[in-house]
Amino acid sequence: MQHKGSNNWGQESNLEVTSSGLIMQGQNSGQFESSDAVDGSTTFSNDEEEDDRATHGSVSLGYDGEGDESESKRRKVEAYAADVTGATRAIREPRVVVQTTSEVDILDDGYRWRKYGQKVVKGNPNPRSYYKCTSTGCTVRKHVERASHDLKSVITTYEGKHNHDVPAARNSSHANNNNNNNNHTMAAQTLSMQSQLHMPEPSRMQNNMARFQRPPYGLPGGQHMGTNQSHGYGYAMNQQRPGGLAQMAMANQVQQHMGPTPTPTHGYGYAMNQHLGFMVPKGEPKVEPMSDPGLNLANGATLYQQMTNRLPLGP
DNA sequence: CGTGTTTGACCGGCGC
DNA sequence: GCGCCGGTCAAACACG
Repeated sequence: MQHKGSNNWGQESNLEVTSSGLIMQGQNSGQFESSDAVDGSTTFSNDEEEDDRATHGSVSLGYDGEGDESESKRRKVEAYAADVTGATRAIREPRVVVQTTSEVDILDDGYRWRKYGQKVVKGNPNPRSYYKCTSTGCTVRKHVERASHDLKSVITTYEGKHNHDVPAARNSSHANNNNNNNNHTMAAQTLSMQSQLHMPEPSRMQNNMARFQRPPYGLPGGQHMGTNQSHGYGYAMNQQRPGGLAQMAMANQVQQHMGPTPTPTHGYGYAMNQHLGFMVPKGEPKVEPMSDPGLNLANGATLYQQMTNRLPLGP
């Protein structure tokens, strides 16, 4: 299948923002709003509550069981529901898209993931890999793919929120020990940071790792997440390279494109460099995506910019 | 033996 | 209604 190629992964949303931007796909902020207003408990909570749900006992959990069953179930349910809205797929969990520049596509964010599928999607010759968090009860998923014309670019899409702490670290841990602590810490920090939905000072966050704030999904107050579900949204990434683990740190600048904030281009140019030092000058002003750097992605995704953070990477 | 990956098939949404 | 396409499942397999 030849993907028509030109527009790679942006196909879905045209987000070329990729320059290394962090994109938050919140399935339509509007949607959330609506959901909030309309279903409130169905849509949004569906996602969030899913754990709850599971926890509550509607469904017995058990990783696969829960995940799968739940998933399938959910799928079905959604289907039904969809009947009404027709927005089935659209209504899911918020997505966080991160593009990083790296040679390896495995970003160790501290969590354990199990690959459950791989597929070549249109517009990108490179296969997209699908991962699920292996923690019991956690339904977070992520997709990883490489940009078609920039093999160094790895696009990772996170979906869902972790309801647990970072696992003891055993996954690729081999490489991580050093960061083990870090990971943990990171996670923790992540959590806390999440609460700062507003992200008053991006620059400040620049110190640790990549973490994405929760999108403004209809929660201006944002507090709503700070409470229980907050965990979930932090994604710390460590890139591990053969030979060493690179810690990738990025600070994200949340761009709440919700507002009329046109986000000055500056948002675009940050290329995430692997600690390797690849600073890809990707500032390409090719930005023509939606005439609005604020990026309202087709799907309602919101773009979050990330800045390169140079970490004191090891040797 | 446990855990994670691979891979083809299947499912369901969406556009034409 | 049909076909395309993205996403997921699940069995088999590989690895530590």
